[in-house]
Amino acid sequence: MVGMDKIITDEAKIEELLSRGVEDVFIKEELKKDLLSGKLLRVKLGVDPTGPKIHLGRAIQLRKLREFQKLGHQIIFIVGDFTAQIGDASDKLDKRPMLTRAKIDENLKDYKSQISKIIDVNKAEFVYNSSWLSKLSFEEVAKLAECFTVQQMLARRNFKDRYDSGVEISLREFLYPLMQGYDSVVVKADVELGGFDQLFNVKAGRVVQEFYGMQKQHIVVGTMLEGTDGRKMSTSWGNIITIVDEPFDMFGKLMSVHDELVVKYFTLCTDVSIKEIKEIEKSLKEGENPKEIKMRLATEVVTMYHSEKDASQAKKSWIETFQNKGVPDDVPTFTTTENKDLGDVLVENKIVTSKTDWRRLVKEGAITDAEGKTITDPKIKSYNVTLKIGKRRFAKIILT
RNA sequence: GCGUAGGUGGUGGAGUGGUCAAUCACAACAGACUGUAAAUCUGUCGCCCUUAGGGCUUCGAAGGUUCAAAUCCUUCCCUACGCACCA
Repeated sequence: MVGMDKIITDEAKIEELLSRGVEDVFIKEELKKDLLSGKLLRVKLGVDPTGPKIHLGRAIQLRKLREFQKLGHQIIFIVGDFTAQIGDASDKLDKRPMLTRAKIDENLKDYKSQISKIIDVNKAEFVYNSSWLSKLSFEEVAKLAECFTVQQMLARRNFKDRYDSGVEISLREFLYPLMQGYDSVVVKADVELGGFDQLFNVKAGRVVQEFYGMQKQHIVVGTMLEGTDGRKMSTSWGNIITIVDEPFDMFGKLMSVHDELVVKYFTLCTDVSIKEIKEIEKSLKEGENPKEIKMRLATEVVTMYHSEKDASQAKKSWIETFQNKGVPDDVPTFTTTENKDLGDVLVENKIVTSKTDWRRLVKEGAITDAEGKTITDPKIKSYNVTLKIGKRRFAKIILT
């Protein structure tokens, strides 16, 4: 089905493939040799649908996958719908709760359309690991379990930490690397991609493949991307940027990325050439205003996931809102009647959380109209007005 | 089953009869400032009422003691750890 595409063996491209945003490669020289040989490689990436949206951190691995695809290799995207239920321990210090099937299905809803923003799904193998993992017999699982010793499992950092500090580790969690490794056997992976947090799991693939008498896969371990605030990117920290964020949001979040992370974001999240990134880095060192650089970054990323038009619109709104402290063009609109309290209307529409919250905001002088006049009376009745609440919340009130 | 330690606001974690809507930190929100939604500083941060202020509902659940409980008692539920069981 593939094969008619020519495998690209351009050395410079391969070198970038194996270095840009890459933390480690096992075993680099061998993989490079394979890539240069023009042989078709099967490249696997597994993602557990633990959340409904793919964020920029995860997108890095997907982008790497796409690079392989562009060189003509066969890529395999595994939806870890089965493994998601088991829960990987990689980035958590606590036990991972098992996700319910319903939750996973919900997360899965438009996964394919999301990843198709990055890779060409038509040319990829797109598979669900439940289709083989759920069929394994206990006997087979027991056989698999033979690949590892308890000591090896406990060598894994977060298992060890938890073990040492007396935090529970479910036996179930030990099964996770086995399953991921088994995936590699099933799809006959020559290469597996994963983030640095997946190091243990992807390495497990090598062990399991060997156990099944297969050639061990190569591993490309990607760099982890910090969230906008410089800490680990995590949904619970609220510092993530998802690839389906609205243009304005996406743009704004990218503008709030810590200055020190700008170069990293360029390297991992955009297609801007390494050469150009070097120049950006240099100009930053020479005192260029990071804001301008971030504008470029934000524009690049929004263009990638939305469009050039969206990006320039988002930029315009952002400048209008934050730089000129004005009101953007598109503001959510609510209708009401004139005998209704303005505060009630905002609470009902969830613009503010409660009446207490509303009163507080009024007291703090956070509520202004489009002309910049501050509202000081919390029990003011509704009228035709465009409100600015704080810096970034807006609401247009229209009387019917 | 036995034993031990626990279950507090979005999170972590104080508080062990009144001064507790509950120290503090993080997150969040607002204001000032700025190159931004960054950083920093200041303030806010259960809900309801028109303010000083007042009212109401919260500390695993249900009862009880008391003028008064997150704090004491009883029962129950849940969690972790250790021991035992598995021989």
